Amino acid sequence: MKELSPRQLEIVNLAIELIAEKSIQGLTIKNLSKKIGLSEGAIYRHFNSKFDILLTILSSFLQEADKSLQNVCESDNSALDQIESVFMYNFNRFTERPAIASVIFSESIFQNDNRLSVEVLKLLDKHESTLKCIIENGQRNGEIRVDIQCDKLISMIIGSIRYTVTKWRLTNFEFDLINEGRILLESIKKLIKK
Amino acid sequence: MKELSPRQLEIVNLAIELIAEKSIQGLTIKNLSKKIGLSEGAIYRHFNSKFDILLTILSSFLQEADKSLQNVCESDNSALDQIESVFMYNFNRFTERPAIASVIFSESIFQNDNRLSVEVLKLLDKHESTLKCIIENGQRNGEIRVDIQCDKLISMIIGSIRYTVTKWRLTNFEFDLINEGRILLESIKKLIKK
DNA sequence: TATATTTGTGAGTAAACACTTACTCTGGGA
DNA sequence: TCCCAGAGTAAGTGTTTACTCACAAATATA
Repeated sequence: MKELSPRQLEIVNLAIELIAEKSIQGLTIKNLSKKIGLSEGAIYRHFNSKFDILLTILSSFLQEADKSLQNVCESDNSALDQIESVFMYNFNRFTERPAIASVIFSESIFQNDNRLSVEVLKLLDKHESTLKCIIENGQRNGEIRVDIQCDKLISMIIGSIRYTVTKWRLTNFEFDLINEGRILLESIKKLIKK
Repeated sequence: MKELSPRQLEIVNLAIELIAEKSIQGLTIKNLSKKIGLSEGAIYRHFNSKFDILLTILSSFLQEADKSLQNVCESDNSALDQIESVFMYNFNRFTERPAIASVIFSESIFQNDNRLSVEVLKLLDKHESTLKCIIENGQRNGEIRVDIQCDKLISMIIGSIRYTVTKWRLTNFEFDLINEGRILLESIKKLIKK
């Protein structure tokens, strides 16, 4: 990914804010230009298209996830602790920047545009492969039960995280996501350990 | 809910088809009128707004879910069998009518409009309350483990169903949803039984 | 048959949208 | 001092959107 100029970074960050405030449909060039305090045309001095802005946002999320999840599975922690890392990474990120959830959970919108939905799928894949590595290690060393297929455990873990976040969003962020996440995590730990 | 006239029913059904084909953004009055073979104006003889069409669709889904899930918890079956009913109800329905998934999973789009997101939340609530009834009974009679909060079990069950369906959609319905659903169900059963 | 109601049409409308164009201003290097 | 590239603006473009309206045909009712 190319380096972003200060102005590009400003545009991307305000776009993310805008999505957090008004959801993905609130991200229009008009709204964005209002937020920046520049004309609409000015935005096109820094990005060729709205599509490019979205792609930049998705790429930055992916890059960030890559960085944060890269070493989780290689660490010396127990499998359950590694899963805790994945959980807390997600719930912390979503709490800090609700826009991330807005963007990632808009795959139905991106479905029309392959280049965007591919980026969302990459993010899901990153999480799946991280969990796969963790769980397979855990099953090998006797930490995690082996009577259930690894990919079904993954579906349950990611699914429950996503569902919790979805409800958090649909209820206008009413409850404390990190708190709920922690209880969910403890439940999952109990369920999957040997 | 008011009775729908034959023409209204036709419009609603074609709208659902349209959503299945082109996702929720493909549902425009123009596309819809083309599909029906009438003018755009004709649609407004039968519905006051596009919003009303969407609301009718969501209400019909909700009504259907109400009917199908109403008696599950009251049956004489075991808790695990009742959960199987909920699973199979969903996977069968999604396989038969992928549009249902398209609509229900578009809550990010409805988030802008409270009256629509409320309907989606009602659908989620219906599933949650059904599962809550089943699981609490199962915990009382010793079928289901009690060391995990009921609502966390629910999050895991609904979450894993939704995630499986989401991947099914993102991969263009490549795998057999009912098959995958059955394996997932068996995994869940193993995890939650005492 | 005459009349009223329902249903449909075709040509609109205004607003929203992403994006473009012609032009201006500004600050730094030749 | 001159020039010019980068960054800005105002006012567009063309398209799509949901929705409207005057009118006509079809159907029901008297």
